[in-house]
Amino acid sequence: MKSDFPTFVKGVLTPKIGKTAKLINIMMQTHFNVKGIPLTKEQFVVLLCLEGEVKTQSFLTLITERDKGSLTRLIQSLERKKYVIRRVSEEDNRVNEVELTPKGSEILESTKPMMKNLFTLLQEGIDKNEIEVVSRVMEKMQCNAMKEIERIEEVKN
Amino acid sequence: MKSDFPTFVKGVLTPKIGKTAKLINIMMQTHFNVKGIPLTKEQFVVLLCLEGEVKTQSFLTLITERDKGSLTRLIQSLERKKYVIRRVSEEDNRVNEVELTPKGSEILESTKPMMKNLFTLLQEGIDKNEIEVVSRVMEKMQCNAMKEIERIEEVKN
DNA sequence: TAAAATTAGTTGCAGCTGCAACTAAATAGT
DNA sequence: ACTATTTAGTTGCAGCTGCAACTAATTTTA
Repeated sequence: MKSDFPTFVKGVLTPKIGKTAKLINIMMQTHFNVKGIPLTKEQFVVLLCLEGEVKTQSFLTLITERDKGSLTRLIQSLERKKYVIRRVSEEDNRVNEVELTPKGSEILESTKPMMKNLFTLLQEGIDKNEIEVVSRVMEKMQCNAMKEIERIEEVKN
Repeated sequence: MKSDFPTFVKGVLTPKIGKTAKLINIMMQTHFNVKGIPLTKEQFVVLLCLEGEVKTQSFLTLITERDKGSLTRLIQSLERKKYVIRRVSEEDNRVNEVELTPKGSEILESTKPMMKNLFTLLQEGIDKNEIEVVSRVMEKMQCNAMKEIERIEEVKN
């Protein structure tokens, strides 16, 4: 389709995965923009994580695989839009609990089916055992990457 | 390993691919940082594209799947570091040709083997036909995403 | 129990991103 | 030839990012 990356990456998945992730992000964002939904894909993902459950910021940092500073600001942007509220935990004054507002629930519920469709559509023409394989490979690669990151960090210290 | 995304995404690859891409990026960047190599992963990819060949900015926009404004600034950052030079094309005054400098070639050559190793390491424990499957699925998904993006854009107009 | 270490979150910073509005050059259409 | 369209690139803008330095609260340890 489009031109490809330089030659030394033959047989290497990294650029393909990166490109795919990028296109998926663009697709999601375009959907939000065109339909006039006032959300970024990042904000949507956070809302999704909050569905039905209050979560602390540090837990959100973990599951969204994000820097804590980055998450702070993401939450602030959702707060400005009145989609979530933040509350200091009663047990531990360092902890912030984040909760969906009714307004946040509403936009999430109205957006979820659309996103679900998009995700299904993305996998059209790919069969079940292929998905199985990709799923396993992604996990394995995440594992390898994580190990390597830890190894490098260790070298640093 | 880490907690996972909300439940409605069972059997959906999108979040896994996104997370994997993210971890790979962090891994690459951490490598550059720890080894004191003055490059971002984005800059590295552009240098890689320039290896052995002068390219125009619009061609770089295509192969790196980036907005043209974003690419302009990436090139500018590489120019500031004296890794590339830009030259207006003789045939067409709108066109900028981008070329590696010796300094750019040098850092690219000294960094490439390390990155190659990283990419190989990432795929440890994954066998050849699995890689084949993932490769095909990524292409298919890119195709699906592209089609959908075009469809949405069309709706907009 | 007082000092030290850890943990949660915030903020400043620099870098990358897409989008949209813009300039300038080239090409097409009349 | 002259306007209209297209193409290449730049810039302003707002948003997300990781990193590092910071504050404040809590927990550990001596």
